[in-house]
Amino acid sequence: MPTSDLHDPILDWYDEHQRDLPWRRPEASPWSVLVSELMLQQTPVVRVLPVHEAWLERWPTPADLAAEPTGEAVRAWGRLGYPRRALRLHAAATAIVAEHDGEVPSDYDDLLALPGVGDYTAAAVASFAFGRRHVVLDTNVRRVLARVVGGAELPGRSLTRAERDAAAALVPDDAATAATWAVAVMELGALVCTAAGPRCEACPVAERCAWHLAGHPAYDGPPRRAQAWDGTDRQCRGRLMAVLRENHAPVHRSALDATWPDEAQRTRCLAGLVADRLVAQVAPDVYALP
DNA sequence: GAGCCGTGGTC
DNA sequence: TGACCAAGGCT
Repeated sequence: MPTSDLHDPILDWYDEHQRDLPWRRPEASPWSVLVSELMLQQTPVVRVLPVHEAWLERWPTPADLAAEPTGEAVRAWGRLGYPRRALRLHAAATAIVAEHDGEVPSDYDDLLALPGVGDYTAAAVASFAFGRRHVVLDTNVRRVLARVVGGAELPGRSLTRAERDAAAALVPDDAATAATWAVAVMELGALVCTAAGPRCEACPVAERCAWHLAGHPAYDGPPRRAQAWDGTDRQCRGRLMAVLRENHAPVHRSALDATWPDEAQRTRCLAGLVADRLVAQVAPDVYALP
């Protein structure tokens, strides 16, 4: 199948159905795009929107954030989850000031070197903020291509070389078009070609989709184990972090003890948070955000 | 490469 | 109701 057959329908669909998101507007700075990408890692758009707006209002440039203690970034992160991302974003801002004169770099390798920026985020920022041509492969794109090209309901657990090659072969030659293509396929995955309950009747390429044409065969790959939650260290760490976020003054250990019944686990998690630099011990039995 | 890292919404 | 999942990265 000529891969270009997919371009026009998806680009036209995006032109008509794209969401108006702050980091997509013409006036959005590369910093705004970078902040959005860190926040959107494993976190839905609707929860990111208010935090992103407040973040850019408070820290309009990387230098503004780098000038603050890391704990302020962790507090402003709020309940987005995975608070180490706040630490990484602060560290990225510091590196941007130190190594790039305060300007978010446009080069993929420079972006990849920043804390919290992996292959996806580097490609996304280079593409969305600077119009560069890259293979932007996130979970949405992987799912869309698995269905349209691969005829499978869901992609495999790990990204394969063949999968990356297939995605690369679909990227339009022109850089500006490639950048729009990247965001368009992601948007299609987010709004139509969703993991559960895809709306094939609204899909611009349903009649070219291998999975749709095959009658929606069910996923038959290796089982995807569900994340445990109740009683895990992650839940315990979340409780501890919530207390420290809510208190602007340092808190005594007794206030933390009340949040989790298992003392051994609680102590271990607190030590882990300190080791991760998400929590600072400011005195014996007294803790605060760093 | 598998395991770990938060949080809250959805069907 | 609860399992699944949401623009990943790091070790």
